[in-house]
Amino acid sequence: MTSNPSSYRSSSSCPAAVRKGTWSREEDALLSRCIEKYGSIKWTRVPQLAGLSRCSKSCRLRWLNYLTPLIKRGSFEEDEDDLIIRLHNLLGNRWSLIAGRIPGRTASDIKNHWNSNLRKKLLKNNSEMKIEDDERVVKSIGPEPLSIPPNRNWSRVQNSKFVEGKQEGSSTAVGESNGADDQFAWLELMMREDSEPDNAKCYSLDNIVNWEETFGQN
DNA sequence: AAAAGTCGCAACCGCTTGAGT
DNA sequence: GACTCAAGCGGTTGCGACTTT
Repeated sequence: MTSNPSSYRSSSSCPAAVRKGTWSREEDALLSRCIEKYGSIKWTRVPQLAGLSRCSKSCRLRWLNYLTPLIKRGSFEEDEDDLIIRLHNLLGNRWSLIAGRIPGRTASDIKNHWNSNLRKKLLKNNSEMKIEDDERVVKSIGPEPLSIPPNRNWSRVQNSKFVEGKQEGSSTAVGESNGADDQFAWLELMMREDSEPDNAKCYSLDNIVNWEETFGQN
């Protein structure tokens, strides 16, 4: 996309002298070269080292949301949509956490995709479902929400069966640490359970025992 | 063909969080 | 504990591309 950089809003959290607006190819190249050369350095130093008239925030955002090699371009697949919807159900607008479970997609990508596609899709589906529900009252049956003890040792989960088969290459939003991995092992479990066929959707004693083994007792 | 409306993406803003002192 | 500053995050905006009228 090309646009006139000067057309963006005038107020800014960055110093007045810095350039704003759409990044040029030259700027992208300078930033990429700088990151390749210096690796993980303070973002505040990046503009100077790269020779860019951009604020550090702008550089960081450009790198994380666009230039990082692992980013997947192109439209979202159906299973990605499905996963986003499920995660959003559980986490709300915590885009960075959701992005952490969807390899190659950034929080910004997902947020934009949600706002422009999925939200409308869901609203449409919900209104269709509401029409059906008006005709017959359905009581949904599902597991009660589990409260997760705050002082659990989440790292134990790493070796448990709950992370078995975790998607290879699953990454967090690129360039960010993923402290949420352990914390959301329970989430993966819940989602796997939820994706079972209906006749398998029962929380058996075995599962409860596994849960206890993994997370311990209160 | 032109105008109006909508969509999708990139970028910015401002608040929050966390680390260092 | 208070303060400062960098990084992270979600919300919002601007604009080109595309579609509809």
